[in-house]
Amino acid sequence: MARKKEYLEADVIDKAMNLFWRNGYENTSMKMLEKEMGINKFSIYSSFGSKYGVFTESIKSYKEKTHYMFEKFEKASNGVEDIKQFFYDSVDVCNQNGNEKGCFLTNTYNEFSESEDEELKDQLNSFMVHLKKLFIEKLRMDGSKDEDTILKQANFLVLAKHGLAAATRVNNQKEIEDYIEMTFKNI
Amino acid sequence: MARKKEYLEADVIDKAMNLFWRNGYENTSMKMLEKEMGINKFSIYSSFGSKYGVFTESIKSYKEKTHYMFEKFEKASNGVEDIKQFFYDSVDVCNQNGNEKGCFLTNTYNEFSESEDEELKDQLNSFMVHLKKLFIEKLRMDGSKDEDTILKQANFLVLAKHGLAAATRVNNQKEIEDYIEMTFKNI
DNA sequence: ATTTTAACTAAACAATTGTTTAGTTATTTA
DNA sequence: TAAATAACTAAACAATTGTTTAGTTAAAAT
Repeated sequence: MARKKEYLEADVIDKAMNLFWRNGYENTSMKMLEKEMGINKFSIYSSFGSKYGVFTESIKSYKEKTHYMFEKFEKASNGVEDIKQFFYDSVDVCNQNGNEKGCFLTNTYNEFSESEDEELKDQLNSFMVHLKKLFIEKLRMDGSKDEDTILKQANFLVLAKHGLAAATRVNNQKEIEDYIEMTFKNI
Repeated sequence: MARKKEYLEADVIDKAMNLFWRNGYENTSMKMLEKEMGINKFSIYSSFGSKYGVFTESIKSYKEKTHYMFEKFEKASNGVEDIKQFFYDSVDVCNQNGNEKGCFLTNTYNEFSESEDEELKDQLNSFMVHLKKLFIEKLRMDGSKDEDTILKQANFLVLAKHGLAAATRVNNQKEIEDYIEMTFKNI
């Protein structure tokens, strides 16, 4: 047919994701994307349509990247201990390569919470609702908790997870560990 | 001498602050500032020099706005109970007028954590260090805690406060309350 | 080998960004 | 009342944003 593409879309999206993850959407320019992705504007547009297209693909890629973590979490059956492990796993993903980028989804939530991009916001909200459901499910495994306590603790953990995601942009591994241990001390 | 200014700088900065608080720096344009502040670009520039000048003045104004809260906190002498009250006061400031804007400083930290604005980042970091010192001071009041525990708990509380600030962009008053109560359950 | 087709480079695009300037209006003071 | 001065309006500014287009290069297929 014709000339062959010189890059894999999955590869360049992975690079774009890291850029968006670190700097957010607005603070990432096409010029930065060109440099980081290693391809020309034309190629970016022909592959992803727009800057926003690159962004949504990056989010998709992030979700795939963290999918194994959720699968492991959903399959586990040790109750609260699983939630704690999920917290640790999340931190590992966030802090890989020694970076302090926080959670990409949480960062995006913070940046877009006042935007009018309802679709994106819905997506992020349903992610949190899903998380809460999983927490409730695991909390129920203990058997000894009443529903009211379970709901309260689930709310607490969702916020704690959100906070932790924000905090991984700031603090070091040791403090993060202390934080997680303290969080689960009376759950 | 000459014509009189038709606005008070403190007034228009207050309006600008609310805009930056809600949308962040990059997502706030001069056009939005003109509209919200109710004055012309020329006036903005003659009063504050630049968009960034408006921003730094907004931060200053935010600090003044929340100063009374810190004063109250520093003067208090009921230990952990004071910290808890400080958490509640912080939430009140963030959620005034039914808004969900989070903490202006935390938002700013998140937006600028990858920027090269070292002065601003230093400012925000020293704010956190100060907070931690205050927490340690209050934790010591209990008398029964050893220094190692105090440090761990202070670290925990700083992150919890940071997380709470991020979370007030998302959740409702009731969930926030649950979160605070749970946070202090075993401190 | 020639044609076809698609990915490449690079330049131009319109729109928006933050910023400055020129010209007008109003208030103060002498 | 007239001169001086500073705040106003509005237009132009250069630079950067995301996006598109024109022209070149290279790999398939006939």
